[in-house]
Amino acid sequence: MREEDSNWFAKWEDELPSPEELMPLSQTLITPDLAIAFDIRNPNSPNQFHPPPPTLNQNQINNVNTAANSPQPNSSAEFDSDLGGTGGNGAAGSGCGSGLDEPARTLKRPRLVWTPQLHKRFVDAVAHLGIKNAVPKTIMQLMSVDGLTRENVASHLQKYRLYLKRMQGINNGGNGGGGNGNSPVGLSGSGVDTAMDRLFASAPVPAHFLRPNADHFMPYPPVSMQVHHPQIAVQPPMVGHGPQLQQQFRHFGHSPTNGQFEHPFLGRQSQQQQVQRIGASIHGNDNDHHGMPASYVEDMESATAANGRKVLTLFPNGED
DNA sequence: TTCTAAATAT
DNA sequence: TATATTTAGA
Repeated sequence: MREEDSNWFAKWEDELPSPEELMPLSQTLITPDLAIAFDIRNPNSPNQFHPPPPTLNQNQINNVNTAANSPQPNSSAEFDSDLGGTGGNGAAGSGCGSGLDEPARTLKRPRLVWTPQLHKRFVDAVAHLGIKNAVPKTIMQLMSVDGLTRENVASHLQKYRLYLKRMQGINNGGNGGGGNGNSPVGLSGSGVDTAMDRLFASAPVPAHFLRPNADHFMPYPPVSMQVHHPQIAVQPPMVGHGPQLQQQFRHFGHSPTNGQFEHPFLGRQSQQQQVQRIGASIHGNDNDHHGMPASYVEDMESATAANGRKVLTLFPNGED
């Protein structure tokens, strides 16, 4: 009896995992998957990254990274290649530089840092869904970023809505109540400029987000929507006449009234005006790109359509 | 279950 | 203090 007990104990003890096999109490706050996703390097660990996780859209992340790494006049440049490595690690302290090879299951979810790249993805998702349908779960699914939770998105959405609300106030009342309603979304002159504001400003807020009755307009132009290079020819993807054209205007969120249409970034203008403004952006004749972030301009310049024309892809990183 | 606003934690 | 997470009520 007693001998059996001691045998059992010895056996049990023998089967205990070695210290190397034990999951450390302190773990990295950024999961390997997330680290891969956002190209976060841990200075403490020389580990190289593993191949990207299956669900992660690595191409899009890479695109985003490239855009962020090249110097831009845009304010987003200050976020630069720092893709969240700053704040993320501090919380748990105890920097146990665990050289884990297998995905470390974090005991507590790491504090997510919303980088401009991640936020842009968020905005793209919201824009794609339309404000009406943009709820955390759907947004999360559309973003398809490994490790991103519904709670993360819900929290961010909460802040983003507050931001939009504030921007609406600025655009409607606070800003002298301009009549054309095409002011690019930004904080210039508002006096509000927190880090969060800069983050939100780093991705363009589609103009129709700020319309009180935004659901009158269909969501965002689909990914496939492209505008040809203005210098050569601007052909918004509107074809046809009469009801057909109107339908398309509605579909793309454009207002067909008075021959003007609603550009997601530039607001309501005649096509001619938009041609000029976009053209100026491309050729560096304006600095703020009328609300379009530099990454978009860069995409505009780099993208080339099959027919050789340069194109502006409204969803440079989008899927569809 | 999920969303949202508010409270709480870091 | 700013921002992310958690909680609680709908």
